[in-house]
Amino acid sequence: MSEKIYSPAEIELRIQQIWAENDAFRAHEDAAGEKYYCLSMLPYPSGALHMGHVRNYTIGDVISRYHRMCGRNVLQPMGWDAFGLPAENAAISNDTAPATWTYANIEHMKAQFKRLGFAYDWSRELTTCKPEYYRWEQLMFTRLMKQGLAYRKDSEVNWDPVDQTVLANEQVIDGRGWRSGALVERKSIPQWFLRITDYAEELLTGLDKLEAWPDAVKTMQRNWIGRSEGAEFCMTVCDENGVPDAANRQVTVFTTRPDTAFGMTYAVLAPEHPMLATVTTHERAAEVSTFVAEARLASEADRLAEASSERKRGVFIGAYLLNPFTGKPVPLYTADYVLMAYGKGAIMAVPGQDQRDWDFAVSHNLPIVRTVQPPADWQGGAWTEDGPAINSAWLNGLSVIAAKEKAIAWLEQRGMGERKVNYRLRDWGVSRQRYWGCPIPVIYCPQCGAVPVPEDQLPVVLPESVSFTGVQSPIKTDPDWRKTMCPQCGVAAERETDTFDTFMESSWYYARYCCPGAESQLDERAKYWLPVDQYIGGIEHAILHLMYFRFYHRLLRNAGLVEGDEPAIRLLCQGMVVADTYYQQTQDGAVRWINPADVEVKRDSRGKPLGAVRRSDGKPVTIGAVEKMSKSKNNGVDPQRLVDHYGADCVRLFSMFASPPDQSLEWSDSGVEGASRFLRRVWTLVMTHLEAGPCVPLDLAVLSQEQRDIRRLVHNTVAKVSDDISRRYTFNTAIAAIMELTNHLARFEDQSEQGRAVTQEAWLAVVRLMNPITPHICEELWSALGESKPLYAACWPEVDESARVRSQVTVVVQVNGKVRARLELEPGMEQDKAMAMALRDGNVQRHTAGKEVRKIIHVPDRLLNIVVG
RNA sequence: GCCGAAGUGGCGGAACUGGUAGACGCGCUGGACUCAAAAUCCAGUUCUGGAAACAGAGUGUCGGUUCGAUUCCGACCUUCGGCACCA
Repeated sequence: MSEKIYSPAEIELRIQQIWAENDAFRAHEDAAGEKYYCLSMLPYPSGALHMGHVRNYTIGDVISRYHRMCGRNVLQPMGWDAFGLPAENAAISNDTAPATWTYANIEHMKAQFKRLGFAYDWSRELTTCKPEYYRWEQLMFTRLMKQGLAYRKDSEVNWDPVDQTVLANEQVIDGRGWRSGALVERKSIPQWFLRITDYAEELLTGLDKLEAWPDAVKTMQRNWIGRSEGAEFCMTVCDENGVPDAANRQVTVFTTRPDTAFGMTYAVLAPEHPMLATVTTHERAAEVSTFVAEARLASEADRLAEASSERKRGVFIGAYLLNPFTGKPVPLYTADYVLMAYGKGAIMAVPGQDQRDWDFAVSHNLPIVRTVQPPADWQGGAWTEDGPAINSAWLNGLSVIAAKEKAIAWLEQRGMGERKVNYRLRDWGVSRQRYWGCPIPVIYCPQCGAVPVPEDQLPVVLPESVSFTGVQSPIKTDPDWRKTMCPQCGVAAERETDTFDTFMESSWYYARYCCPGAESQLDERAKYWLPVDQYIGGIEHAILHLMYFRFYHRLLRNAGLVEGDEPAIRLLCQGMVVADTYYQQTQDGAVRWINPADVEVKRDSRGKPLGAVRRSDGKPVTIGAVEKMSKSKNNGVDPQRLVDHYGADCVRLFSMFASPPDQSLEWSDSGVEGASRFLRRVWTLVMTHLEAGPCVPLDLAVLSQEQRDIRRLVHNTVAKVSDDISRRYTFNTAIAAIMELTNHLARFEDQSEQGRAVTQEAWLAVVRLMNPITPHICEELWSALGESKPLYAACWPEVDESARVRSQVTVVVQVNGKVRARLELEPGMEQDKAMAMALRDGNVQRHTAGKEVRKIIHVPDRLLNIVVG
């Protein structure tokens, strides 16, 4: 059994086979035990695992294995978020069907997962592109239609006029289609939406109960929902003299600052505002339509980024609005800093109290009237804080809050407006004009309109054997697929050919894992496993996915399928995996990125990098920035090669050791070497310990001081590692503590009977502490140490508190806050006694000599600060 | 632009509740073993001065609170994530 050489590949494959043969990680519903559902965000099957996957799934596996050892009934499933744009791109370049490519990737990546030794219950594997999965989300959607929670409205998309297709934001590069190069247009088409805004308030207040979610995520979600209280009111369209137009048209605006309405010096309509074209005067029409056409070219994010604080773009449209508060007309503009999607798509502009309005007013020479008195020394532009109202007639002198109330009451009394809570959150657009997605289960009847596909006709199956050219969706070009009958009146009708946003699949998969094979969307098993105890995924999902996930859980709750308001109790967001970049510049100035695996870095005698050369041709390369691993920068590291070379345990160990999980992880070849060295060292040390034969049982009564010191370290380490894994998620410090203990064990050469018994206890602890991180080598060492029960079924080590008691503590002595001595004192020493001990120290004497002691700060067992003057 | 993070030795990082800055690992330097190399082991390694004891400086920048600040407060700089059709 006890091989002398550590050979990870042989051990890992053998141990993995034992796990498989014993079905070691199969989860069963068991009402008696404490359940623990540990879920990592499911991967998109892009082709091969990358380091980001390895990191994400190792974190999940460590947490799962830890809780399993603590006796909990653990569910850790895995599946595939299999619909999506990359399959269509691959289909174009490889001339395969998206399905073929996707399934091949799944097969390959599943093998890679198995090689990494993750403790998944593969019997629950799900693949979102299969009808047996997506049929249930189609069913849910048809029910939402009937409840009015799914509805259809016109909405803008990126339109490629050459390819005659809709583009994702990602496919628009500098305003042009990625394949055709044509200037992309914004086009309005009818699309399906889910009323997530009905849940805005609940999604907002629910965040307060998510105590174990990162504050950053909760803050981002709060801001995304963007609740604001204010007023909505109407203003009449008029001419420059305040004479209302013939049709008595009204523009409705939302404002959070009705108290500042007396300072309104202009108003703005969003470029997409439906009234814009008709309100614009004949003389201004040409300029306005040019501006609108330009503004609508850019995506929202680009528009907001371009609308810099210095100069805001917009044009006067020739019309005016009557300010109800002053009875005077203000000029009406259209500007790209006003979005149709927020509020009413129209604003009253008050430059005195809003910085964006201030900037616009300055660049368009519009008047500025302050209606809140800034402090006397205020030098800046808009004053957005509190202060007494000025220039505001009957509001003068009131604070912002009081003036707001009075202004709203004034509007309501006159029936001109009302108090209004507005949310930035918008309804979820779920239509995609793409092929590789779940078909939207709707039939369009010339007589009945949009009709949900009846439940007995679901699923609407997406054909998988198609030839995909990339320009049009095969189900849009195939007239036969589309042709059907109206389920209500029986006349010829057509199917919806759009598919769902892939966030639809990833919004409920967590619940489906609980009940594989259920002949409904979910069954009772979901109520046993949910909520998810621990959810793990990338921080890039902080808003969109996690908001839809929380929303969909409420839809499932309202359908009676799950209990509780929130889908996941704890959330951990891991950072990105980054690596050095290296490049060579060719004579024509082109940059050629060199993979880190092909680069050798030269260092000086202090270890500072001097330069780098490319291994394959010996030519110098330039060291670039540290960036997210990507194909474009050629700085990706293939985990498969590392697993082949160092073994799964080593790759897992490095990815957990290099940085805390929520920060970015910097790739380092030598760091992997270090992880490998540590595993070999543990292996050799345990094998050396075993060579001396079996140990006698521990006898705590007869231990020497040194033996007690080792035991104290062992039990301190058990306590620290438990806390680091379960509460702090700082796997890096857990590993550091285990390394520290290992270093002490390597120096502890006590070959006496009790010395060896202490060593045996220590190694049994180390092997269990490391097991969640490096399970293969630990399983092997565990049985080598003489344990007959497999480690995957073993218990987490217990802390012997009596072993942790200290006989001495280090107390730092400071003089005026600077460390001057360190004393070894008995625990619990009082201030006077500690002070007397401190004054015996030569260095402390030197720094206090001839000076008056003004103050003494004593933190028992830690610190004594003597303040002298 | 808006929202959210991060910034500590040559490098990744540690310091958990305001109390020893630099744990652990990498790299580097020196040594042992070796014919030699690799591997392994031992010692050193924030900077400046010093043989040492020790002293001074030091956690992106500037300022503040405190006996004491990597930690709290204010302003700024840089980098990263998200911004609704990448997932």
